[in-house]
Amino acid sequence: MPTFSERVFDIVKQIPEGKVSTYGQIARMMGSPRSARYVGWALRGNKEPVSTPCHRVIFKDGRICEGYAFGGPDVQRKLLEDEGVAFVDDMHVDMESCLWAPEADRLVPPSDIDWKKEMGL
DNA sequence: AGAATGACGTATG
DNA sequence: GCATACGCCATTC
Repeated sequence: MPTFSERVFDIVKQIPEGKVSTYGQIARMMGSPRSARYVGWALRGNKEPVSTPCHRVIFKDGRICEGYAFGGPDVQRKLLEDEGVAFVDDMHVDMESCLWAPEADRLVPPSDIDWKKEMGL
């Protein structure tokens, strides 16, 4: 039975070239809107290399993880550029145009705590 | 089995 | 508006 990480990889592998996704979004696709951290954690301990283009997974701010990329910060940026991803800055991806927003991305209230309060509190 | 940790995100001070 | 705190859920020690 696949683990949490496996599920993360499965989603990341679905990201088409020239598109990027954020940890938070992937987390939402897994049904855990608040587990964005663990998406990154999963990639960190990736059990399946190459198949998992971690360079397409970025922060919600559009920034890439410099010190944790497979090769290096410049490599990651160049890779994304090569795939057609636009950059608004040397370290920020143009999410407006390159953000991978599949239908699976179900919209959840930005204020998850508010949602939590509505639910049980 | 319990504690610690971990590529984020959001709220609050 | 920037800095800090906390919460998330699963994995590992």
